[in-house]
Amino acid sequence: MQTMRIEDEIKQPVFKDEYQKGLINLVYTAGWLQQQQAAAFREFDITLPQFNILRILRGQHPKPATVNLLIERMLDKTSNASRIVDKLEAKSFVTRTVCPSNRRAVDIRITDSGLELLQRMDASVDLHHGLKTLTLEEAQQLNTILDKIRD
Amino acid sequence: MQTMRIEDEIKQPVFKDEYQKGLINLVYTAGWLQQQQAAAFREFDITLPQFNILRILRGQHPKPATVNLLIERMLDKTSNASRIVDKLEAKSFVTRTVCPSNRRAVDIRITDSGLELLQRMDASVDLHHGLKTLTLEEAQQLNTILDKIRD
DNA sequence: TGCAAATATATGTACATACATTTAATGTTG
DNA sequence: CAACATTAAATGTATGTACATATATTTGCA
Repeated sequence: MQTMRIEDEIKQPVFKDEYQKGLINLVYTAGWLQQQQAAAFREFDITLPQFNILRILRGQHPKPATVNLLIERMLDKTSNASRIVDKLEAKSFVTRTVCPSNRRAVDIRITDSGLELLQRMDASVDLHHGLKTLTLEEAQQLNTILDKIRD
Repeated sequence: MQTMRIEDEIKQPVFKDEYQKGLINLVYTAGWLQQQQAAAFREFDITLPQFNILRILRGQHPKPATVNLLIERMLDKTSNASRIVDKLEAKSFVTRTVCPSNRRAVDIRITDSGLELLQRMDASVDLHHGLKTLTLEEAQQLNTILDKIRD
């Protein structure tokens, strides 16, 4: 398949300049990638934000994480970690206990069932890593440019 | 201010490779840009998807658009245009009338009030075009790489 | 013509986001 | 130590997303 330029994808042939085009292209491509990932997750009955939180908890395991720690590590800082943990708790992939040393905080831990889910997903998700069409040099250029955007 | 690498932003110092890092960086940066835009829109009491639909309608004006046309032109193809039009209609920025030549379809038109809103926003939104930290060459590289990702 | 398939939009439900507010526990300070 | 501020998490409300289904209209064709 040939490269589909962003102009064709959204049927708006004219952009004011390369910057406006880049902005729209970036948001569009990120959404496209997230949809690819969400589709891969569907068979595991889990969403992308839920998966991201599970991975953070696995990184901490066997230490617990608090909601604050999850928010710090999450890609989208403003999202509502508390309610995503609700869903994971309902599926028994995490546990919540009051933190003994600070009773305002909550210790969140991944369960064996959660660890087992991530193991099953590791094999599958790696296949869809999304940027496989790029050369290594292009991937490096991309990272440099993206970091610069957020200056 | 100095460049904040993605490793520092999300406090996960190790990525498997440049591809995994690029994927996370891309999603993170797109979300960051969208939040910047949403903040600029807040004072106008409008959301990003609502703004995007209004711009499409201005592009068609004075011809009407159907829901199908909006979906074709929208960045996120799967989103629910019908309900976003609901919100814009409630604010009197658009009108909905049954299409005379095809009574299944709905003619959606931007109102004078909607056009006036966009005019007020044009000045403000242009200031936050987001990629202004890049050189022209970097913006071009970015567009080339993003198009290639979606191959 | 009549009836099934296709089309255009709307609606239902579950989940997530964005922002403000609430509740409870802990710190601070006069 | 009591009053007030701060912190951690949860909750309320509006919006949007994702996917399935429903409703109405039009098209196609036997």
